[in-house]
Amino acid sequence: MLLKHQLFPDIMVLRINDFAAWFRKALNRSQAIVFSCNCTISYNGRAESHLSKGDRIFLIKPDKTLIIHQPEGSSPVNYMKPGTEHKIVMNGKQHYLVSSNNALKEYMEILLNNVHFYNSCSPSDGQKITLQGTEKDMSDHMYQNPELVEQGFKPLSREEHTKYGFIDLFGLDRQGTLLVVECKRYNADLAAVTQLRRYVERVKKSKNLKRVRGMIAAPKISANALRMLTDWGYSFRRVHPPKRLKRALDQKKLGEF
Amino acid sequence: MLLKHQLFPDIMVLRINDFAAWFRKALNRSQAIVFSCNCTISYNGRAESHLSKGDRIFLIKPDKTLIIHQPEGSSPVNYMKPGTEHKIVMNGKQHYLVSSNNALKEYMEILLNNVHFYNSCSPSDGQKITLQGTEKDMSDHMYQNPELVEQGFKPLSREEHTKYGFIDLFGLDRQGTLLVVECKRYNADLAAVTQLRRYVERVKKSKNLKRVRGMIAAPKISANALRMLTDWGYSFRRVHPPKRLKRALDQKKLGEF
DNA sequence: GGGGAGAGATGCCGC
DNA sequence: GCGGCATTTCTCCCC
Repeated sequence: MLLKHQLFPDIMVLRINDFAAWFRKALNRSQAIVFSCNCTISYNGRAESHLSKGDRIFLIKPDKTLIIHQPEGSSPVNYMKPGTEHKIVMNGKQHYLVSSNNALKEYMEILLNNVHFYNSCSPSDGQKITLQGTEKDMSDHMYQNPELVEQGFKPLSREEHTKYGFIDLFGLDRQGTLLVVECKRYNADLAAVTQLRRYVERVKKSKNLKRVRGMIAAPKISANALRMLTDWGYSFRRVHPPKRLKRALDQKKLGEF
Repeated sequence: MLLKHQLFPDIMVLRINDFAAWFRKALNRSQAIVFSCNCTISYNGRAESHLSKGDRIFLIKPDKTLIIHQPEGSSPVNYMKPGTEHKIVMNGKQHYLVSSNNALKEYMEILLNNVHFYNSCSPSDGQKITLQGTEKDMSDHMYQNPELVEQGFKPLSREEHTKYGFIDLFGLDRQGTLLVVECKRYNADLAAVTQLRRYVERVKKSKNLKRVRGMIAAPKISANALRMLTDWGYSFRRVHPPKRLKRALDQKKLGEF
């Protein structure tokens, strides 16, 4: 049932009782639920938050995940994890959406002022996304193309879970010195350097070696990180994460010769 | 216009031409757009991804952010950042949603098989969320209650951006030795310990001091992190991030006595 | 379930 | 813009 809003007559407002009845039915059927409303949101759980009156978009998934978006930005302003229980309750004259995840001790209370639209469906989707250009792709690529590390590099392992820890790539340099490589698909920062140091120290201790080399492989590195890296005697190598399309294009170019 | 799906007659399918016309209009008006569809998604940008045929929920915001959700999980399976350009185009008999962000060199192509529902609105929301129980709240709380760090602790600064780096809290212990405190609102891990070490080393160097103490304040710490922490002569203090509601309750309890 | 680390991380703040 | 860092990070993988 569509009504004109009292103060803003160009805004259509849905009867909240109709919405509540529809919501309960869709929830019972474990449908995906989408609606837009004007609301006030309070959250208490790992942290505590409050968000004053405004219009937001709500998504409740078949697995009972709740995601709430403001009109701007990539990240949800509030959310509840899968397995949350959702209820619409009346308190006096006001409707609330109350979401509780007792297992995680997370609670949310949404005062519903009015609803702009709602819809639902029963989505069917058994697919998983495939991704290329990750850090793992980088280490695989360097394992198969050791000259990307340096001339004469002999890779020993690209397993992340060696007995020395989660090391992206390690092997022997031309002189037979162990070289630990930490890959970053983005700008390498101070944290990347301390992470590398932890790995190098771990390998030195495990193998009782005096000298183990460390290297960061990334598209770029911040000035501070590079300073810390060289201060500790480690090195940097510029490498980009590989993408399938780019590789396909490269191969095509090779084929042209 | 509602049609019955040929293979699954209980599924309502919308005429995709109607959807395309509606979509262009809503986009022109910078509305928030929500729809559900069966689709195939390809992405190329910072990385590269592919997702085979399945049902997903789409949200396009007034700022042209695109967010795509599968029926399960908290995180979107694909997304495009604010300022992306969206177009519905026909290629032969097939409709595609093409999203391009030239500034970021990010591109997405969605083959639209059929649409289950769509809706839009013009949300108005000038509110910002307020959050309590963050890491900053923790350091503020300890600054105001130094005994939470240890007996006799004298806080000097809780500014995160000192010239020695972004240090949560530092001050003098009972003996007048400098103490750097790194707060974590969650389980402290190995990265937290190396981060603390960086700060301690930085302060030692800057102030030319032989001894500076380090402490991690967190609800808990992993076994490995605690070992590394104590190996380096630092200490751990169990502290929980403060929440307003909890504080209010605590004050109420105090009032009872 | 915890630990450890990546992510197309995002968002915030300071320089 | 970059840098440094928190996040109700989330997710994955391994033990």
